[in-house]
Amino acid sequence: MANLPRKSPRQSRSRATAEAVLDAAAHILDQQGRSDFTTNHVAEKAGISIGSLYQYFPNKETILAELLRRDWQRLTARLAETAHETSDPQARLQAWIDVAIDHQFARPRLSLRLETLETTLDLDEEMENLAQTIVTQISATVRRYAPSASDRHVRDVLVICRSLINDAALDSTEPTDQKNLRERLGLAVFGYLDALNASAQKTEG
Amino acid sequence: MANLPRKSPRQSRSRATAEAVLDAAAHILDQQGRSDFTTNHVAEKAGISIGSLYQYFPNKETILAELLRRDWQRLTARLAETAHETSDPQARLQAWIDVAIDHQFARPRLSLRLETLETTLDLDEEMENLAQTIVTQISATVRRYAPSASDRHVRDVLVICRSLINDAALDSTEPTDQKNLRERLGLAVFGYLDALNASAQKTEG
Amino acid sequence: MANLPRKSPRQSRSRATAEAVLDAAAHILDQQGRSDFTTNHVAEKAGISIGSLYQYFPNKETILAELLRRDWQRLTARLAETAHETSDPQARLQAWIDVAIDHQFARPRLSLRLETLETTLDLDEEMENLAQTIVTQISATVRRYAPSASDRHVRDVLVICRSLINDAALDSTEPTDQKNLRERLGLAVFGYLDALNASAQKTEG
Amino acid sequence: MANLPRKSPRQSRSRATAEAVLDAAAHILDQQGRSDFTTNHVAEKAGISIGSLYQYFPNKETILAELLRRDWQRLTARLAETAHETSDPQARLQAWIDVAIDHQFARPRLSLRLETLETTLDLDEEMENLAQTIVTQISATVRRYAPSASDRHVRDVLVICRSLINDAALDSTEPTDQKNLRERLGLAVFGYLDALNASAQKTEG
DNA sequence: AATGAATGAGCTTTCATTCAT
DNA sequence: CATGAATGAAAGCTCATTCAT
Repeated sequence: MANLPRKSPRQSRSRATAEAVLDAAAHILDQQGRSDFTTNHVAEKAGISIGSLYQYFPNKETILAELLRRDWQRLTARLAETAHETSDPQARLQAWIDVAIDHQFARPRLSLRLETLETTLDLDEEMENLAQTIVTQISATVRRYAPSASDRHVRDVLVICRSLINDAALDSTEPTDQKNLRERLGLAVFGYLDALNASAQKTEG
Repeated sequence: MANLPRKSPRQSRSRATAEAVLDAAAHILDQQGRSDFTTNHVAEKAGISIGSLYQYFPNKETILAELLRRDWQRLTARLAETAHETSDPQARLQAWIDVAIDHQFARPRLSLRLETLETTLDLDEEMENLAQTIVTQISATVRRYAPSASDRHVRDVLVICRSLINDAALDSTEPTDQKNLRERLGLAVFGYLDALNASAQKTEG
Repeated sequence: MANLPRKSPRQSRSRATAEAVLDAAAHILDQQGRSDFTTNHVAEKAGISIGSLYQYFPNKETILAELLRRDWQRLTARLAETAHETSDPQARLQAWIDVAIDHQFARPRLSLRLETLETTLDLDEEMENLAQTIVTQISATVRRYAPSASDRHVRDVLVICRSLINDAALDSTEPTDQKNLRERLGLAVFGYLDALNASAQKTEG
Repeated sequence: MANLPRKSPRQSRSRATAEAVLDAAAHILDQQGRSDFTTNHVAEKAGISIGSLYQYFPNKETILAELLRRDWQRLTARLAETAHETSDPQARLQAWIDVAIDHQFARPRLSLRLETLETTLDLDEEMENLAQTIVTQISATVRRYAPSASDRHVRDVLVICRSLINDAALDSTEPTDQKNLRERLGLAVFGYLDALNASAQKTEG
């Protein structure tokens, strides 16, 4: 069963409360970590009663799932937009890298912690589709750069990006780090794909 | 304060008990996951009483920390040994990759789960040194292959390896995956370093 | 303090709302049971807001009490009517039995569940009178059949009827059960009273 | 799944604790009723911590189930014993009535409240057997008195006994009530069975 | 009046840790 | 030293009731 919020809050007061819960949840997860993420704690931080929290989210997992859903939505939306900027595969991949970095640095640890939860949470169809859409698009672009790339290779590229960005987010404080990170991600991604191209050529020849 | 076991178990019976606890802990963490990792559960699996467990480990965290320390010790020891096999930087890096893969596949989920804890746990000096020693050695070898590599670049290589291996450990079951993984790690590591070399040459020239 | 509805709903709209609440309450209690009987649930089923529900009923207990009162009113009214049909004590008692069976089978579990609450609920004077009136009438009729019957004996007869009817309501589904039940109630009631008559005669003689 | 206690407490301290829980539970259920029957309340009354309660009973229902099991065991054991006293069906039935009355008056409301729970609780095989055994035995004796009695008739007799005893237990305080009750139960049971015999004879003849 | 968002006491249950035996 | 019964803070969650709109 999918983790969906309890009621779609259409009225402004309701929406504000649900939003407050998610904000508080995101804040706690980013600043304090998973073990401090208790429903009472979240409600308190959101400035509402525990009962109100449960008006909008049937259980704790749903809050995390919604957080994850929104994080994904925000990222995939930006990735999709960015795709329009250029059709050159290398430029587009680089642009995507920039978006990913920027996304992560907005809430350094949040994304990291949400990622850990991905396996645990019971995500609904909507999210699967969300992921699938963007992954398909990325796959296509990667393959224009490295035609022999398999699904696994594409996944490797994504995994590498995620890990380097996460690692950077863990301790980086200065904004210059971002620029530095951008270059290193370029090395990692294009280094991997160039190597893949080279090895493919060797096999053919 | 660092997480050290309560008493250095010099007597053999004591040591055996502590070992049993760690074995049980490792087993539970690998097979059942973090949420089943309760002190009572560990004690039961270890075949001792909960009271005895607390004779050797002042608290739950210490068990995890010790597990992590052991995992590191085992890995670094093997890495150090492997270094003797060849002095050629590329061959040595490749050999290290093999060791890392082999290490992870022995207890696929354990390492993964311990890693998640690294940030939470309060590691002691000994561990820092352990890490430092091997990292220094790796750094040196990496720099023989890619002289312009900074500490950050070395770290990137390590992060990339870890993430790809972890990701593989998550769903791989067949042994053929290991061979496949080995190749892809090669692409990633040498791709990255080759790209680094290329960019360094451009800067110089 | 007795459990009275908050305001006597003279205006038709008000009365309709209160009726809706009671209908919903009866339905839930009969179909879903005590644990699903929550004020929010009742209000929802009644098609009104929880706030409105509390306009008519100061608390949950009052709803149950009113339900019980209505159930009694309906039953006693029918019993009183039935009394006119015949003056022969045996025929009248049998007719009453039929009414009681019919009453119960209309909402098999409702009466059963309300009964359990009788002890808990704080019933008002009105209800006591209601009960008293019909009980007096029943007593008189019983005593015409069995002159030596004490109040306790009359009560026994009532208790026996209730229990057999309730027990039947628990699992019976087929309408043939009703006819069967009618006969068995006859055995129980007249068997008891005949035995009482016999024992009285023995005492006298 | 059956409601079984968590560990069979063999050591004296453990057994005492488990026993204290059951005593407290019985007391609360008898004196205060179902809604005051909370695990915290029970633990407090038992003079132990809530944690200890859960060492012996995995959940609240189990406590109730165990209470019910013991109540049944006590009753069925006494009924079985009593059966040896005489083989005359009428005398034996009368003796059983005495036992049932005596059993109920020991804890007037407890049995009543446990009965209400019978349907809700998920009883195990052992209890079903227990019930079956005694019902079989009662059936046989009843049929020796009234050969034409069907299972339903036997059940009616049991239901009648239960209801009259329960009703008496609700408000009776004086011990003379018991003697009185005994007589009335005799009227009810033998009145019912005599009526049954009479009606059977009429059918035959 | 009607609404329904908000409340919070209180429920069941878990688990790291202590301490009498 | 070993044992395991006992502890109790704290978690997730429900629901009767209130009150601002």
